[in-house]
Amino acid sequence: MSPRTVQQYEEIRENKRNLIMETALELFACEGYYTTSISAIAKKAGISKGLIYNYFESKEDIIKSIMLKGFNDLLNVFDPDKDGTLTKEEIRYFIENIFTIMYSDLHFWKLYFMVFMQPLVLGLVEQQFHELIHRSLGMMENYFRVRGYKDPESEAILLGAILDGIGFHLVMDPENFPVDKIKGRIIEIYC
Amino acid sequence: MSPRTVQQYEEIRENKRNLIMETALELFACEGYYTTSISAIAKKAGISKGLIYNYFESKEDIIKSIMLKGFNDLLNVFDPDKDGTLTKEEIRYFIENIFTIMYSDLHFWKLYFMVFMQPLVLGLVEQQFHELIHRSLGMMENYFRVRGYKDPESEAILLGAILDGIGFHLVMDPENFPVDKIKGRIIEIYC
Amino acid sequence: MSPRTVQQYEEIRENKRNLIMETALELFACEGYYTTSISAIAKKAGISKGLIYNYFESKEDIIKSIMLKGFNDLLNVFDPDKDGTLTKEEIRYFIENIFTIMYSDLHFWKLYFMVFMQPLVLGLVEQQFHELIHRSLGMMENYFRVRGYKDPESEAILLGAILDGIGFHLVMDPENFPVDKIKGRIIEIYC
Amino acid sequence: MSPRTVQQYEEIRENKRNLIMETALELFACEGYYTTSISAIAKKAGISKGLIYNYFESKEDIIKSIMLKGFNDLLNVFDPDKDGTLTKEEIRYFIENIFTIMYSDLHFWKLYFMVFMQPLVLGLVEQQFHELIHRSLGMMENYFRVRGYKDPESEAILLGAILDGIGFHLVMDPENFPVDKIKGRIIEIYC
DNA sequence: TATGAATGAGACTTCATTCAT
DNA sequence: TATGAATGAAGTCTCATTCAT
Repeated sequence: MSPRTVQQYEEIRENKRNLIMETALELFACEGYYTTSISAIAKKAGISKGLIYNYFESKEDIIKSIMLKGFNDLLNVFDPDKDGTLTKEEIRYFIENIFTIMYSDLHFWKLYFMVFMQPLVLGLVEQQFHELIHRSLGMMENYFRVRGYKDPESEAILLGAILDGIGFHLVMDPENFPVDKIKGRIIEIYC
Repeated sequence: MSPRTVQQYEEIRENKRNLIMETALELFACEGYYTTSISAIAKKAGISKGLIYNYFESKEDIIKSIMLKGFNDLLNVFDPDKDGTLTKEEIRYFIENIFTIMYSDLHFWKLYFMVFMQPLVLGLVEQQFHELIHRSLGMMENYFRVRGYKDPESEAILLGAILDGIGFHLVMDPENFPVDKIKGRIIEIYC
Repeated sequence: MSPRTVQQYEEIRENKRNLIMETALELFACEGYYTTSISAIAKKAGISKGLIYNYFESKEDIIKSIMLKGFNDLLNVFDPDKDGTLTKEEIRYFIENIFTIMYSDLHFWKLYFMVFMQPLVLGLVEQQFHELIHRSLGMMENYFRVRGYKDPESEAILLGAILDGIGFHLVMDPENFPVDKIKGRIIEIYC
Repeated sequence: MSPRTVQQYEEIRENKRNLIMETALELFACEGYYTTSISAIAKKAGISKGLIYNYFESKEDIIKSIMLKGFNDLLNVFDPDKDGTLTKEEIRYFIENIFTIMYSDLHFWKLYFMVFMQPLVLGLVEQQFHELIHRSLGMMENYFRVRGYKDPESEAILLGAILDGIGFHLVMDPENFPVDKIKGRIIEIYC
């Protein structure tokens, strides 16, 4: 009756939606997108199959939602909100940040690579992805331009590729990847 | 009237097996492994569904065969057959070589990344993959050791990651990736 | 609005499972196991193909379940729960009983013989079958021993074979098999 | 050129036809009719798949031919060519004979039971089967009539059933079935 | 006569999705 | 909101049979 009830409902919905997304993310990352069934997600989440369709329109909608949420989180990191130039400290902070983010959610990063390998899934999040890429590349390019690099655009692309490669290896075999040493070396190269 | 000779049969089998593998590779790379049906492969190859099972035991057997063939081709490239040291020229040649190989078969490289994103598929080729990784890492590590790098092992891992990252971007969007500039920059960093 | 209760679901499952088993039994007996398709069972039962897999893991699981249920029913009949001896009346009752059972479910008996003719199917129910055989043979052997027969074991085996032969003919052509006369003659021989 | 060449061809054909039938019989008996593929028969016989269709019209034709041959062999055994009466010695000889025949080709007997369990196959040999049944039943009935049995027809049916039951057990588990004891007991009952 | 590549119908099975409750 | 029975399209795979050689 009181507005709190409505709020509580909203909260419950929000929590359940997150539960489904987190469960699905883990399964997608561990078992693959196509080899994970809706039934499996429901079972692991402790709910019924039907309920999932109360929160998501389809299986694709689930992975899409996971990816969009991840991209939005990343966009915040790449939000300059600055004066347009980057100091050495800022780029160091930026690189450190990237590694921290990668490490904090390897499952998401596995999915990140996965969507590019599953062409049909890619289409679903293409726009968000391009914005993410554009913003982060622009930021890096700007840094290199200010630092007087010869070809800032290519340099940014290379750094992007390097970070992807590191992410890829990190996701593949996190136990054996010498994150700190690699991080140090990257900072050494770029700062 | 008389039946074909053994040689004729072998030739037919060899050709048809290759046709199936090539067709499947293209479809797997373009449409994804799980979203490509055996029917689609058969149709594109201009043969019947059933015939595919005359050459491969299962769909998994197809992707496995493609990967193993690709790995074997690569192992030859990474076979130094040298005196144990690498000169600057050799590493430059090596890096150039890597790029040439990647460019020459982007479809295969897409599959290469794909298998790591499809956990169940990975298991099929794990051994070959590990040998490939071990051999190429060893070769790079040796180069860095000879050149007096502080931490040759990590340096090799980083270079491996960088090359994977470049491969990833190359595969994702080959038209817009400035291969030559990036290649030049890599050589600059490492030679 | 509210979901069905657990009991309602259980009742649905129980009923549907029985429906599938009964339908399959009839078709297996009339058309043969391998010549009866899952589609045919579904169509005759008025349900979809997919639903069958909601209740049974595979086609083999269906025939296995039918056989096990039949065997369990039989084991109850052959459970003497007696003082260890059989009177003339008891063996007469026993033989009458066998015939009644056979007659009451000719479909099952057709399946009973069928599984022995389909070597791969036999393996599925071997254990239950051996227990059934062992128990019924033991019971008959005991009867003959008490009656002072020369070779009770062989005599029991023979009676078992005779009953199987009768069952076989009964199943093959129940309309023309003179059950009552044959039953009378068996009782005459053994009592 | 000479007629012998034609004869030799005939002989080769006959031998190959027999080879196929024997191979098929063994596989059908061991693996089941539906679970035995034409490929498996060809492989075991050391010939090509295609050649089988040079000798038989279809898979059904193979089993049909095997059954017909077996039935013809049996009809000879049941060919009285006698004065219409059977002596005690003759029935004893007859029963002994039946056992010898059963033992000499258990594979065929397994098939014999198998065809009745596979309704669609039965139709193919129904006529021959009925003739066999009719002739052997008539012969046994005659014996019992001459001996003054009360109901010779039922008695013959019972003996037929008994022999089938024995055959069934013999086929199922030849190692553990006490043939000689059972045979002796049958003769004791009927002579 | 003999081969085995090739076909295609049809089998079993899975699973995203719907819907009555 | 929540359940899970039910659907049906689509997938993988098998195999009797054909046919060019």
